Amino acid sequence: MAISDTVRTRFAPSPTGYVHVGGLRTALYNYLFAKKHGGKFILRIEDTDQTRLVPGAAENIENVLEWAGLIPDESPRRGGDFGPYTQSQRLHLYKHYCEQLIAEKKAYYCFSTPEELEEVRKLQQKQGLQPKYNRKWLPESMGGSMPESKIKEALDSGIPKVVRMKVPDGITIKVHDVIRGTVEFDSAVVDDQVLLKADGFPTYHLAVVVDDYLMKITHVIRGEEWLSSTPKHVLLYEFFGWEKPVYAHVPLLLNPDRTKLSKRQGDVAVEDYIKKGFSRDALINFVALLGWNPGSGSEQEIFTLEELHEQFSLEHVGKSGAIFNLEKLSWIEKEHIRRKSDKELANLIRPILSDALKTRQTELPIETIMSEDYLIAVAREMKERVHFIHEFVTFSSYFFFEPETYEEEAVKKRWKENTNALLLAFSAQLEALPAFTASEIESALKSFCESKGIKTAEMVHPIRLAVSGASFGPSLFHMLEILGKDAVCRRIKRATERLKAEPTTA
RNA sequence: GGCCCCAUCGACUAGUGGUUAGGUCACUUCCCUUUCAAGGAAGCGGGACGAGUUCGAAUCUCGUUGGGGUCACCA
Repeated sequence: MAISDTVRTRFAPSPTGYVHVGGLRTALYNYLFAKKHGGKFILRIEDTDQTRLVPGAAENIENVLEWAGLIPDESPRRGGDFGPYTQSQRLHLYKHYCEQLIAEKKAYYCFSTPEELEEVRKLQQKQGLQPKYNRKWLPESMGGSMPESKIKEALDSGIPKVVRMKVPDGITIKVHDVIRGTVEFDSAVVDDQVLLKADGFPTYHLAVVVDDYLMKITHVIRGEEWLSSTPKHVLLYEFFGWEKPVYAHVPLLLNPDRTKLSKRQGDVAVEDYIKKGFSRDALINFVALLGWNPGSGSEQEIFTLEELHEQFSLEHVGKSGAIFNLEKLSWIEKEHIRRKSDKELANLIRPILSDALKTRQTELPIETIMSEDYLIAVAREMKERVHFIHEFVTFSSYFFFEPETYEEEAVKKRWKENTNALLLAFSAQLEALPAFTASEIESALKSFCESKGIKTAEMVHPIRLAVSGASFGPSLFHMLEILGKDAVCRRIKRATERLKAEPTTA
């Protein structure tokens, strides 16, 4: 295991559609491990199943990785010295190595039809046996019962054939895994796996070994579902006489009922979470923590990608599956928002607002609400109250749009007989304020309430309702300052008109 | 079913023979507060079970149970 070269890891998905969040985590761990050791992170597309190809899926995978900030050093799009990085473009290589195996009597041709194999399998299952290839076509020269002449005959006739690896009998295959230790398999439980399919494409097992070798992959970090087929891969490395990579099988991501995370029980595609408004920072942070922790002494929960680089280590990856918990993800999202500067947030809000303005009219000057100063002010007031960036525009829409409705319950509770009159009277005082700042507004309200002999709460709540339509939100006086005198007075007037008929319940 | 993996609060986890078993999310209560948050304080709640090793086990061993993965010309 003397790996003297630089660390090279890879993410090797098949292009069958979306990117699974479990896949994102696998990609992340590979990326982090490579970066941590000054190595390279490679993306390889495993499109050896012609029947499952989804157009555009490979492109999509690379887009999602880029969205996540996990930029591969080598990939189909970016190229590299070990390409091509798409397996369907490497068919000649698999064929070449397969022929080598046949010549060395480590693999053999098999002409059994899929129907025939299915029948054998059924029979074995009926008898309570492990379904396995019956070695019908294993040549006599390799310890089987098929005469060489028959094989030659079949070969010459051109009937469809596959190539199978010959698993040695009676040996123990050891898989060394940095997460799980040494796992042993009896070769009797390993099937003579098909290496090359009838259509000339390799199976995963051949392709992964050949490519990992040729691409000089040093560490194979992948999902636990691969652990039980790893002995096949180990055997192939031994057949070829190649140095094996270091294996690390990471635990699975689970549904709330502890079954493997699946589409049925919620969203599994990274794209789904992007659509919901989750940021790359939060998703990466969350997924990193599902199965990994910074180790004893550290209680850090919020990480940037850069911090993960520095701290990641395979030693702190756990062994048991982890449930994908939306609540914690949401909390992490919120924490990441809080850690951003107001200016950063302003720049994130602007496109969302711009989008909203396409379908919604605003009574405020567009130059004002789209300005950096305005958005920074909104960000400052709202950053501790939102869970998603888009909530700056939806949750606190009153910063950008006049309220159309007023919370019914709150109006019932806060609107009294004299509320409209008081509001109008105070509004007139606001008009006259020389400086429309939070502190000026606050002292104006205090003295106003004193002069009227009422509690400030009797004004504070109605004003908030009149201006925002909501019973909750940021500091009232700061909110008013941001909105500006014109908008505030206009909205107060509008509210008194609209809520005129309501005071009976008070 | 065979083989393999796994097992600490509801969830994510720290812990590697001696700890009052710690933290975070969620939940509850209190404080702060014009609201909502945020913040502060507290609470709730845990080593699947049974043996063994040991002066001493969440930590080591074995068994049981439970969960998961895998048994394709899919990855």
